[in-house]
Amino acid sequence: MYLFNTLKRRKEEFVPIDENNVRMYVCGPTVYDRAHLGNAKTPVVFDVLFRVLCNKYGKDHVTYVSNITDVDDKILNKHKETGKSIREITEQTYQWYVDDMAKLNVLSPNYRPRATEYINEMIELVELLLKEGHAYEAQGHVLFDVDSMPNYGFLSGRSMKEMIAGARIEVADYKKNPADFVLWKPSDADQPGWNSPWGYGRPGWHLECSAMSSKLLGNSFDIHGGGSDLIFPHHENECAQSLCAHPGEKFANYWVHGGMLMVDGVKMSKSLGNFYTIDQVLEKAPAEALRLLFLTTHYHQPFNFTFEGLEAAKQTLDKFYNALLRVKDVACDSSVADERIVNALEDDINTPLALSYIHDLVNTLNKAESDADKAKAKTTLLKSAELLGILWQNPEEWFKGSVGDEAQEIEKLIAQRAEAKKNKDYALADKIRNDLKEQGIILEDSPQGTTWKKI
RNA sequence: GGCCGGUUGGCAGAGUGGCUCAUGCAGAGGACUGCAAAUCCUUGUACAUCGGUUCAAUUCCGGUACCGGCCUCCA
Repeated sequence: MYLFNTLKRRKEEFVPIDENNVRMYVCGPTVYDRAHLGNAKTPVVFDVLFRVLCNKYGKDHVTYVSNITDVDDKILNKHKETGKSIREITEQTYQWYVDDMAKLNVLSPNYRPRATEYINEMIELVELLLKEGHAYEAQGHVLFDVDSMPNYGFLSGRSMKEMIAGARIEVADYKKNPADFVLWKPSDADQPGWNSPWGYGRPGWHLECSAMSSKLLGNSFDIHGGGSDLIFPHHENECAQSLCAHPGEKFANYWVHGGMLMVDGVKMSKSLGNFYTIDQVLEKAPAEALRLLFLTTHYHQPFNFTFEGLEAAKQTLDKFYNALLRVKDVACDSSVADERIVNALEDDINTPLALSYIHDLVNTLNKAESDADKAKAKTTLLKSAELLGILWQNPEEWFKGSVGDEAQEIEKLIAQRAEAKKNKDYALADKIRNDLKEQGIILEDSPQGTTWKKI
């Protein structure tokens, strides 16, 4: 198995520390508002990696942690804007997020820790950094001292000189070095906070991931993931904290970063009017189409979202489910996932290549004649698709799912049309078909009779 | 200004030092069908640009142009 490791800036063979417990940590969202498309892409990508790891090492030998940031100034701002309590905001947003993930068929990680439940661990980490001489107190803050870490910047490939040249860092006068970042900051009495050796306050953003990953995965683990925008400063600073607090440990061996999501070729942002939340998009297309769409581009590349692409993904799924619909009564056999697909996914999660083989498997299934061939092709397809987290739905529900009481009426019209066809009254038969088409119902004749689908 | 990444056929998007070939959509032709739909078969079109390395480069190296990301909160 191979992964592109940001640390080395190249693809390298993945060798876990312990094959019996492969450990992965992926940065999750800050829960202050509905999750947007970018918040959806990263978990889908790492969900595929999680599935591939489970397939290779065994489900019980993989531990996947993805956090929820529920203490952050953005949440505080939301509270000021809306007047809703912090708790109300984070609980509601958390629920939205979990629901969105479920719709996208993202498997639950083994742990979804919330930052506020690990405050003690964070305080301990800060104490450790102070003790080791990597942090200092200033005006109620505790700051990480980047000068105490000679190779600070090694993950993102930045030198201190460059970062100062950037000159966009807000320089508080209590900082020894402009690049020093906050580990702990004071809170006003009406702000969320916890008592600490440095007074009432709250953790800095980078601290939580270091604390939670150590607690749940140990001080050295295998994979740390996230969007590429997190490389600096978030992951750089996590590295700094964790490595300085735990000398001799490796923190994460493989850093895996997904490309940014764009909309119509440019970065998604509210000011450009091309900002979409997950639920907004799911009003226009099934969640599975969005999931498939994410997988059509290699995760490491920037991903360009368009509604045309979403529609195309939906049509691709129609094709796939069409093939499955024909064999809905064929039982699965003992076939396993296609080796080509396993290999493609184990080669740095090459989902576009894997999908090309899915097309090939669908083609094979469509051409299968004997029941044994059908069973084999169907099973191979489904097992392979499971690694990608697609094709989990019942094909009939895929095509008819959103149709409720009308089903009986449709069946009645189909019977009428069959009668008309029998009498060679094609004008009436075509009228029935066209009327249904206008309602979004497509009829398909086959030697076995007529079936219908909702577009 | 610094640091990354990209540029493949009408579109989306893999991959490779030489081979018949990604794949999908769209297009063209055909089979099937009362006509369709679905499905199957056949088919055209490509590797930004300029140099270098090489027997051979879309693929490796260097320059140029263009595009995008990060350097501030961000998945």
